[in-house]
Amino acid sequence: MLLVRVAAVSREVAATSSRSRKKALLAGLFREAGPEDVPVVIPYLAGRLPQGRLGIGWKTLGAPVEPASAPSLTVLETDRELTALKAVAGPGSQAERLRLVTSLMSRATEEEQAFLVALLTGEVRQGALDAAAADGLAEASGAAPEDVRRAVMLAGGLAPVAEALLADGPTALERFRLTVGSPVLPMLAQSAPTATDAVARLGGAAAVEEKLDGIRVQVHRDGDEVHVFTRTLDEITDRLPEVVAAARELRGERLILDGEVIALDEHGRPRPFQETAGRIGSRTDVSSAARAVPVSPVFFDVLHADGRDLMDLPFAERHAELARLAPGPRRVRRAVVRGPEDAAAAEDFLAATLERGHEGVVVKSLDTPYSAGRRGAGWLKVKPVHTLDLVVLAAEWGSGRRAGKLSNLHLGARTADGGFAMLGKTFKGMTDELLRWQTGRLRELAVEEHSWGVTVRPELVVEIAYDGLQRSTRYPAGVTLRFARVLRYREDKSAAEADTVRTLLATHPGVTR
DNA sequence: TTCCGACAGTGGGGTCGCAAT
DNA sequence: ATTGCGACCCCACTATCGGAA
Repeated sequence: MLLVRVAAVSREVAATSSRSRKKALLAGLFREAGPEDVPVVIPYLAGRLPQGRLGIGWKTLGAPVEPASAPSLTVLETDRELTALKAVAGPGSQAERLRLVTSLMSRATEEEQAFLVALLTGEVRQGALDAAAADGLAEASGAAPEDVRRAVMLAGGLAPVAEALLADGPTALERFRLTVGSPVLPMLAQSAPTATDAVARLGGAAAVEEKLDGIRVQVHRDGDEVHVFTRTLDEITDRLPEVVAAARELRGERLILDGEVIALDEHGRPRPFQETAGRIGSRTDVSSAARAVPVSPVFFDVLHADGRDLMDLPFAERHAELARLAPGPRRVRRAVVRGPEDAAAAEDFLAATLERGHEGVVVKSLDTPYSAGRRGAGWLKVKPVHTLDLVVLAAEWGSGRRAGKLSNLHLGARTADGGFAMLGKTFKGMTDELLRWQTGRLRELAVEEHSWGVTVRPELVVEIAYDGLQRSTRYPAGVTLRFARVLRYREDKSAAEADTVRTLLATHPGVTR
């Protein structure tokens, strides 16, 4: 199959807003692909590379390359070139990689180049990724969409499922089972504003569990063999000897557990997220990193135990099994409430959890199965929200559907000398209407135009929600906001009434030390 | 007919490893 | 030794389609 077919279908998928049409287009190309093309075409149309990330971004791609006048590249040739590119490492590798990517681009037409750039940078924005590709695959193969999705979730990706389906038809899906050692996509949580709201939404009995601010892990144990995977199913076993040791202590030989890894201080209080993340990111000298920042696994779910698959059981039953397998300190703290009438108990538990220094709680229905790969309505996270009134210092032009709109705001707090210190940026929380309005308003306030956006007179006050303060080497106050988002503009306030760096630091003692 | 679940898009900061400077 | 880039951790929020109610 020629690459131009894939590029053309991607363009057509992007051009329609109808999901059923996107699905039909993807299915059409899957039918067209030969068995040897499938392992490449499937990930390409889901916006992924079969090789994973190649270490190539916008900067490496560099200057435009003169495109070929006629399409000739096949999907398989492209895949071979990219495999070769991935293998290049060591001194001089940057130049060699640029040479290889330039050579590939020179063989691609304009349309193919655009698709390749999107693929390499991970920005195939066609309004259809994994879920749409799975549905398209189901349509092309005659399998039930829910069966395909389940197989994809169990296989941890689309490619093996596509190959099996096209080789052996829908009955091949039965081969995809939960397997110790093979990661499955983790279940994710939705958000709720308060514990009371969360308990009310679930309606019935619920577990209120502490939410630890660390790294999500899925731990597989088969006897002495242990594997640890991240939320995106990358294997990080080698970086986490403490987790391997802890898994071997559990009271079960063949297990799949879901949990969080977090660095705790000598009093058992959580260390800042940045320290946990830095520790788990350290790959080159794990033993000294582990001495400096030891981490602990804390589990909250179990998917498999000694030959029994538990994912489809109600959470109450899975947790009973977890309690049998893991001792108290290896499990998240929790409280069980009977229902909405017990909301006060849920709020009390949240308050106590925050008092212990943790991030918040996850309120979980006791009835729901483990919805792997889904953001299930059975898990609701609740975290306290802080707010500030900050001043817009500048704004950046948006991209994609925000092209032509001033989108990303630079946010400042007042300083003692009467100026402003930038605390970070945000593009979140804006409706289309608000984007329109702020684009006009900020252009009125503009004092300088740049290629990236505008700097403005510091007059506009915006109310910002954020999750907390963290240390920063990038911003002048030495701190930045975590997960800042816009709540509303405060046209009733002048910049002189905005919050100050001083009061911000006082609100979060211990961040700067 | 209206409602709502699920997805995709739009980017944020930090930290690490690696190659280039 | 320092710098720049890319990968990958954490993530919030809105718009939209299409099936459910």
